[in-house]
Amino acid sequence: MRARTFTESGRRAQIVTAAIEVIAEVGYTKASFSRIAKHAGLSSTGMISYHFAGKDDLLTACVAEIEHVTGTFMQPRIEAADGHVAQLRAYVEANVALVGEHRAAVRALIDIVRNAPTASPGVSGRVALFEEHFRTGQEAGAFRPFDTRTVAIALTSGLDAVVVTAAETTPEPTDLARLGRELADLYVRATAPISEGESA
Amino acid sequence: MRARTFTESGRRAQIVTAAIEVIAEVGYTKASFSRIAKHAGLSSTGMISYHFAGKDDLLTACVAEIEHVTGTFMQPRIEAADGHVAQLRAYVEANVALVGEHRAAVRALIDIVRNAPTASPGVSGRVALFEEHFRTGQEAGAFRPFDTRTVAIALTSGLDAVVVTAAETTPEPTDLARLGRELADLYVRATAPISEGESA
Amino acid sequence: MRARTFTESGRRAQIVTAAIEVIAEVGYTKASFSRIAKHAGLSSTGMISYHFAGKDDLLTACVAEIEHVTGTFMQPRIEAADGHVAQLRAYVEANVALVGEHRAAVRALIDIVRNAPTASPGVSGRVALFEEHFRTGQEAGAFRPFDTRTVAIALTSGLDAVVVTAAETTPEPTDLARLGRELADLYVRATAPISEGESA
Amino acid sequence: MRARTFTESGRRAQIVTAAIEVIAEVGYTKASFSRIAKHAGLSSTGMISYHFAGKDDLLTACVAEIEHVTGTFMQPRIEAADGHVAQLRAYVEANVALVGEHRAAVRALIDIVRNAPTASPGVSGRVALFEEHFRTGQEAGAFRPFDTRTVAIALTSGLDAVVVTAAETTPEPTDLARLGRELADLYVRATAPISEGESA
DNA sequence: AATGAATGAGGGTTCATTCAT
DNA sequence: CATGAATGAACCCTCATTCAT
Repeated sequence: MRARTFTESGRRAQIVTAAIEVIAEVGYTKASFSRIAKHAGLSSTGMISYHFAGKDDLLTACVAEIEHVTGTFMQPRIEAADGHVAQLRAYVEANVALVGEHRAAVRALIDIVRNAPTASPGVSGRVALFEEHFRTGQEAGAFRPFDTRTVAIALTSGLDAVVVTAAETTPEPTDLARLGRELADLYVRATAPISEGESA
Repeated sequence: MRARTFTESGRRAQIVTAAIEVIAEVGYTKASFSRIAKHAGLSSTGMISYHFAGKDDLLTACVAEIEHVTGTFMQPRIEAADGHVAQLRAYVEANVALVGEHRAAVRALIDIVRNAPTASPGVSGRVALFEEHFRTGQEAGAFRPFDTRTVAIALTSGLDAVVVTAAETTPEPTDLARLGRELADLYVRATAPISEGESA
Repeated sequence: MRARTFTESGRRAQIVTAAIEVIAEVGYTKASFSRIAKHAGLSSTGMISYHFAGKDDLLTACVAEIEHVTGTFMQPRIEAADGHVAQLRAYVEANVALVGEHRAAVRALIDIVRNAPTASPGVSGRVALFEEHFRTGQEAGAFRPFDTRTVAIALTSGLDAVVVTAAETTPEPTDLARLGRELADLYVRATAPISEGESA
Repeated sequence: MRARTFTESGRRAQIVTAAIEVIAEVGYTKASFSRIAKHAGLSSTGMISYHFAGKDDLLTACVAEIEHVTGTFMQPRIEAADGHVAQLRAYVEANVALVGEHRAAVRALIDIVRNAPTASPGVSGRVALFEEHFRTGQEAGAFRPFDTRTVAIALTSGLDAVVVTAAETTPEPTDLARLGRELADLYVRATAPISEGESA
């Protein structure tokens, strides 16, 4: 009786992987059990139902897997950055760079976030994360005053759009790096403190 | 063979209106012919198939109608603004204000853009519009240098997200005005020329 | 725009008839849409879903149809009887005679009553009907004192069992008449007032 | 090759017990292997298929177990009664009293009898038992003349219905005793010999 | 021009059973 | 003995589309 990893048995992992790829390809809505089963080399959809309680369960497992993968990639890069502005920049650049490493995962997650917000609690969590980061950054003088919620929504969503666009092809790492820098610049400037010579 | 307006016959207009409302309510994915027919007070889905070549055709008609309605609202406000920065601001504020006037249209369009990009050529048109505006603005010194395409994607998508969030409730016009100003500020700052004291 | 009967369109009636026959043959549990469609000569189960909101709806329509048919047969016979005892006898005899006229309907209804009490409100209604009949009959001195609910349950259920057994074959009318008389005797004696010479 | 008891191995007994409880709760139709396995604390339905040749086999084992349990309870009480009438009364009262002792078994058996008569040969055996009892009782002058088969069907089925109704709750022993007496009275009167003053 | 019945594919899910381990 | 993954059929239901009227 061995311990189960978060992906549990090999079949589960296999199905989750297939599901993520299918969602990335055709979108969450059209990611039917049939398609996923076919992509996973399974003979019937019953197999999926056998390993997962339902479509929601599979979806949750996909989100967990994606968040694990992306977290592993992004976490150290963000923590390596020092200060609110640098961390904002690190987050954006890491997220864009992610496209080069886990293209399917990134596309799938964004599609899920947009179309099945119910099943991905980590999503609204990301907006909340940005909000909190902006709030403490404002107190520290790293960001100008603004409505943290509105800005959090706009910037996370803009980030998603850029990422999804990039993920439509298989861009070179150097292109992704440039893209990340470009977007980080945009966000840093958008939230920068008001300079001395500027009128409020 | 008389000329057809974009809404064509009365029946078509009725169906398009119903479709927009249904898409706004339940999303593009779940907006089936049945639901649309029921919402339009039609007794059968055959009616819809009779007037539209297929789901794509209906969708295209919806997009056209929405773009007509939103264009009528936004166009004069944008044209009233003078200069690249002011027009950017006007666009953002007008788009947010639109929520108070045509909530269903706004929600429906964004849902279509996200989930059926093929059927809405006008959408990528919007990104192109932003790009072109940024490019000429950069030449005029109104905007700093940046990758126009990336920024266009990020900002239009961020705008959509804010609008869609606002459209989830029925906010007061004053709240929408404040929201529009907040977002316009964000975008203007994000694209502002590099100030004198700033290092490139 | 003609008025709809309780069976509505011809197709609906056809499906209801087929459903009743299938339920009578294989039981409510195994009466799947496939089987019903096949029995009705329909090419797909979608046809049934098109005419009925769901399985419950079809079931309700079946029960309504059966109750209409059986009511038409039994009602006049019961009303023709005079007095509580005679009416009890008339009910039992009419119900048994029903087997000769509407065999499938009788079998189907009893199976539904036993297995899907939810969808047949008229069922518990029958027990209540017996109860009420016994109560007023007791007040009139036609029946001895007893627990009306218990007796109502026992006698209706016993009646069902006899009917269902009879409906397993296609008995002659004379046999049914004898069977009905036999059962009516049983029930009349079971509920008869206490005679003078009898100890309470 | 040792002799097997009717419950055979421990696993079999465990599964049979679980099956009886599940059938009692959700009915024979919905008593799937999954549900039974879950109720028995088994991790897979394969376990059931391993110990039983099929669903019918399991069902047969359940019926055997139930009949053993109920027989143990009822047999001595019936044998303690003297004479045909007293034994009829004893049977009815013991059967009703059974609800207080083996509620699940009683509910399960009746559900099986109604929905899967093929798999429970002991059931038609009960009707035959009543028939035989009535026949010999009639010869002894304990019962009036009547069609033994019809009466046997009606009374056993009525008994089942009362029992099942009682088993829907957990009634007090005194209530069950009263219920049993009530029903026994009904049946004794229904079958009583024709009194002197009565016209045939 | 309009209707609404009919179609057939596909959706997710549950089921009893089998089989290699 | 026991396991649990795998199977394939059947379940009800929704879908966009077609077609005779």
